[in-house]
Order: sequence, then structure tokens, then C-alpha cells
Amino acid sequence: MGEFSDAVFQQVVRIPRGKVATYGQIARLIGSPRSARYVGYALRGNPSPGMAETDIPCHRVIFKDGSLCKSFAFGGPEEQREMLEQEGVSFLDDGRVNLDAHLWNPNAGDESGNDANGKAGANASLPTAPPPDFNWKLELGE
DNA sequence: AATGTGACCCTCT
DNA sequence: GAGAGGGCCACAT
Repeated sequence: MGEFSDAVFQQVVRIPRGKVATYGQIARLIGSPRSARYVGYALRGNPSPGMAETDIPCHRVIFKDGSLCKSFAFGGPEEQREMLEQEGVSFLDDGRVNLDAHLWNPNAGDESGNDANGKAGANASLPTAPPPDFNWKLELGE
């Protein structure tokens, strides 16, 4: 595996249980905002897919819209949906993931909790609905 | 070695 | 607001 794929796995494993991340998020985290497409390609060859902490929870990686990828390796989007529901991820009537409630915020160590109140002043508070757009862009300085 | 393709996202018409 | 196109990295042929 190349460094790219390795970096992808490094970030994907950090996604806490009950949270989901988008391909774009992972792409930004590894320093290639425009290579979201290849994040999926890297996950395609994931060594240990599964829900365990030691495994790579690629089922937690979804589209920016909240929909699931059509070509999921486990057995289709249905299986992926089952796994996410088991982790407590809620779905909308559209069949899409409720990103407002379960989107992972990599900047705020969610491992301790999903408060994400570490951010001062900004649009941090997410009692029920975090901002649709994150400020990671600003950090990248694009 | 070059070319094509793939679990996507952003920007410009 | 919607459609088209480019971009990016790794791997197989």
C-alpha cells in the first residue's frame, strides 16, 4: 500500500462508533482535498473491514450527501446500513444518513464525547444540528 | 512505460 | 438551480 492508502486508513480508524465521515473529510485530513475519489479506492483494498476498533470501519465512510456508495464491498448498501444502525446512526426517510447528527468532527477529539464545544465562539455548538459546512477549509487556507 | 479506471468532490458555465 | 468538466493518487494491464 502506498502512503496515501495508509493515511486514509489512519484517519478512517479514528472515526468513533456512532459517527460517520465523508470521503471528502478523509481526503482533507490526509492533505489532498481533491482526491476524495481515491479515498474510496484505498478503502476498496482495506485489509480488515469490520466494526471492531482494530478493524477499519469503512462502512462509516459515506457520501457528502449522506447517501451510501452504490458499490459497497460488504454486500451492498443494505448491509452497510445495517451496520450503521447497529452503531446508533439514524437514517432519514430518504434513506440517507442524518449527517447533522452523526457527522464526525475530526478537529474535536470526539473520542471523549461528541460535545465538540472545544471550539470557542465559532459555530461549534451542535446540540442537535452542527453547521453544514465546516471551517476546515479555513484551516487549509484555500 | 503508457494508458485506463475507480467506494468522489469542487468549480465553473 | 442544474449540468458539465477537471482534478487528484494508486494500481492493473
